[in-house]
Amino acid sequence: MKRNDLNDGDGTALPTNAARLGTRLRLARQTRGLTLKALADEAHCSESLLSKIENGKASPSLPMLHKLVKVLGTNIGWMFEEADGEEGIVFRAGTRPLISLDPLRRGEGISLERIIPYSPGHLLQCNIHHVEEDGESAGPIEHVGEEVGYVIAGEIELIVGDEVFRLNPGDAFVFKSELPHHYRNVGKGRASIFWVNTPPTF
Amino acid sequence: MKRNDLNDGDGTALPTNAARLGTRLRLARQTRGLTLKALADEAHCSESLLSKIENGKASPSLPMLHKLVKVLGTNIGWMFEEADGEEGIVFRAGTRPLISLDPLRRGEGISLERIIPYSPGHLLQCNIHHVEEDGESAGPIEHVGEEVGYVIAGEIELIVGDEVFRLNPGDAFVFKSELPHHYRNVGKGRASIFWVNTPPTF
DNA sequence: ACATTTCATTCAAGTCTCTTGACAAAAATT
DNA sequence: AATTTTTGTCAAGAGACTTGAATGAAATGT
Repeated sequence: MKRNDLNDGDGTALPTNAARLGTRLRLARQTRGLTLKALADEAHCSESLLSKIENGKASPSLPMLHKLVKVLGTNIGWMFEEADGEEGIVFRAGTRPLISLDPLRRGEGISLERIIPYSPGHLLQCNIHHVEEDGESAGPIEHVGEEVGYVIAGEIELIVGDEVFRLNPGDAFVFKSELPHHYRNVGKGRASIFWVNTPPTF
Repeated sequence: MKRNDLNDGDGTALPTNAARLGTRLRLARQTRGLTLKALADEAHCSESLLSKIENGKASPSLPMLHKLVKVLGTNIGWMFEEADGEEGIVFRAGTRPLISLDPLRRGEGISLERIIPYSPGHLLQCNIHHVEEDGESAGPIEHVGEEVGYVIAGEIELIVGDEVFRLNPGDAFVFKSELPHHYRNVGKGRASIFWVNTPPTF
């Protein structure tokens, strides 16, 4: 017997769950700017498999899924978190998930503290960027939208377009995402930036 | 002579303008979901040329540019419209305009520190809300969109829908703007909240 | 006028990303 | 234990974009 889609025992197709997981994985990957190959290499599996998983044509084994979320800097729970209304409003300091950008080639010494948990339907993205001493975001990225941020602590250098700014705690910035931008920690110790932007992938 | 980038007469590279135009063209194309080939077919030119233009490795002739914007449904002017970037990117602590809400009957003991200056075309609104001891925002407002905030200092009570939260520095929140919401300072001294929301109008 | 340079533009070949189908091996089901 | 499912790999392929060499037309210099 040949099938194009997963189903349960009694013949009813259930692309729903597999597809949903796949979609989330894809979004998580894309948000981090990874290609299938890049993720496959990090997670030690084949591109092919990832492609199938993301398209709901296969569902990862638990060990596999574990490797994936690890590389993506998420946790398995997140992938299944229900997206409906009853999501949290308040997220306490110290209880928010951290994802490290280091292994992902999107920046060195940078970790993101998720303020808005992953879930489709949000109009905003929001993270606290923690930048270790000498940490630096990877090459400029351009996408559609707008960004706004507030320096909570530390001293950072922000490059937007061809302008360079040195920012201290309390300073804020706004710019269109289509301007190439990146930043680096130029002070002593860790720097933190509260960062909000309109959705990266659209 | 071989070059990778455009330059002017005296040898200084000027990727800036060409690159900016390229970026806008790419954005316009992608926004419309066109591939290089699709656009090339419509505009009767080669994919190759488009690729180079978008990457700032060539700059279109005027007739060419005209064909492109025509297919893309824009006008040449838009391609060169100065990035609203000229309105400032960084806003230093202590230099930002303050607006008191009291005379507006929008709250007592509250003043807003504008991070994003008012100007149409912004996708985000952003202010720091300074709330004096015992200050309180006026009755719940509802609009369309989403809000996210971060408590910089002080202790506040946030009421969203029928839920009440007590927030301390470092805590963050997110909610849909259509939920009725307001807040009050419940600590000693002034409280400050970094607050971002999608524009209330539209 | 003529030679030279510059640069938009094309064609063809190459690269990169992702998808698909056939198969092996492991796991689950009967 | 035998059979069916299904993860996972490999290799081939399709699509989107990039790059380099070649062309030709305009601008520049002599």
